[in-house]
Amino acid sequence: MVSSVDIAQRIIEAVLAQRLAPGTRLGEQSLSILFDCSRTLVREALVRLAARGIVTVSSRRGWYVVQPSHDEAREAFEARRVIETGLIRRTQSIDKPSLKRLRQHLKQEQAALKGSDVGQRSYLLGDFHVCLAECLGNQLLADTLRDYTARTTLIAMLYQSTHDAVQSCQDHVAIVEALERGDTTTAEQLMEAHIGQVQAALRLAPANDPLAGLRDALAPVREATPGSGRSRRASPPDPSQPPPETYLGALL
Amino acid sequence: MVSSVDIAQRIIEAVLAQRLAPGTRLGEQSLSILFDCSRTLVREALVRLAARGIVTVSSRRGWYVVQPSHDEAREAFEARRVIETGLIRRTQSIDKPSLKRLRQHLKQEQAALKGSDVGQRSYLLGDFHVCLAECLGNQLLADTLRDYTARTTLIAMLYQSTHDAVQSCQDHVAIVEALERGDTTTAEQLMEAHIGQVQAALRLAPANDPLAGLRDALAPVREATPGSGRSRRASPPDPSQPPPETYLGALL
DNA sequence: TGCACATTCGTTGTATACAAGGCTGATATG
DNA sequence: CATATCAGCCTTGTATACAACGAATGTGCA
Repeated sequence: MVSSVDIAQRIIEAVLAQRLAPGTRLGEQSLSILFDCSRTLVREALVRLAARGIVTVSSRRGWYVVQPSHDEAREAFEARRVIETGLIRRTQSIDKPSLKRLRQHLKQEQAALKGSDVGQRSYLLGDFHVCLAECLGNQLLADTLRDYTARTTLIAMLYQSTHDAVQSCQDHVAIVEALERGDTTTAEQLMEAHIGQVQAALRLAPANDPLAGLRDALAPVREATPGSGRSRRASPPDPSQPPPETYLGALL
Repeated sequence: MVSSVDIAQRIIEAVLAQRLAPGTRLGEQSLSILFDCSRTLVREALVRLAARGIVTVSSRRGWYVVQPSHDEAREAFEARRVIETGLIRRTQSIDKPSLKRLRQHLKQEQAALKGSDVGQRSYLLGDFHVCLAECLGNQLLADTLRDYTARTTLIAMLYQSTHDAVQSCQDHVAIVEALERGDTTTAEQLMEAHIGQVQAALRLAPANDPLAGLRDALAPVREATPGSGRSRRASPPDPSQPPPETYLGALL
């Protein structure tokens, strides 16, 4: 029997893999059918996720994947900077098993970059940061960071990040290398720069143009760079136009 | 009608005010009677709190206020150090309304120190850190910090902290003063030292003596310092001996 | 045609009924 | 007397029924 923890985890994973767009409606009944359980369990899972800032409920309208505002986006990135650079800064050294795990993770990232599974790619790139926090010996912060990472993933989807996955992976490699030779100062600077670049790749529309998102979404398609592999478009960030329910299929 | 958010908040506040000891059993039925609602709402509140790391559930046995292990205690303090010093470090300057709010808060702390309400005192001393995070412009981290503060409050109760409230308040004053004159470097150092002192005041029994807690709890009472005002004893930290249900009355 | 209003449908919100498992204490047995 | 077993009680776990509310749609009227 599926538990509410399972359901919550599946939803989180779907978010991290960019299979659930911000604003997606998560109907209790739909999910209960999808997971073949009662609404009770679904509801419990959604309440869990709400406490973690991944979904919100609009009274008697439905549950939705959060759509962080510009301000919330800024806070999320700042929060990640604080935690991740802080963790590295306080690190004396990193033990062998952890280093091995990190290197293993980097290999997975590189493999995913060669593959075509964009979701897997996104998931691994985000999970690196959680993984790193665990390796630096703080499970509590790692758990928090997982939620923040989900949040920034949603932000990246919402604000149509143009960030380059290859670059991200290279950044990760450089950070691990710095840690490996005990150069935490460099590692911290690299992490700071890395998060900064991810944030800078957002296309934050000016706040005084509420139609910017729609305008963007409805613009004539530009010729895609061959081999870029971006087949699925990001969802329109307009709150009044949530993506169709079909997205729920991504959970299974 | 009381909502599950209300119930969760009441429980959190009770923890922050040290009116709910770690290990306290939170029976669904007891709470539903206390709050005059169905078990459904109580359960939802408890699930919320579980997601925030304040309570845990033992299958078909009951819900309990968490009893962080030594390791978890260390992580919690490290997490707070990372976040709070990191936030200060990144602060350029602090605006007037925020400063006013902080000074207001310090006044409340000082008033509580003169009063006899130990719970209020504990609550305010912890809330200072949340308040500060909000003033430094990051609601997300402030929310996280609230949970961490609740956690460290529980840790302080569990490990019979000998920390001095007056000292704590003085630390807070010094931190705000440093921020006021724009000296974030000093503020950061002060915060680091402050958290360190709180942590150092814990009586962490050595891990190889599982009876240390019990031995401590059952030791003959020593003559209390007059005027110290500590009328209520901390609960025994032995997990097999949770405090009596009576504590629940503290919620109302 | 345009607009106010009522109705209907679909959704979440809450309570309750019942199932399933753990703990305690009584009891039987060596 | 010590110990294993079992029945009963109390707890959480899950499903379901119904209430309450919002949104959309259809309808009557000006």
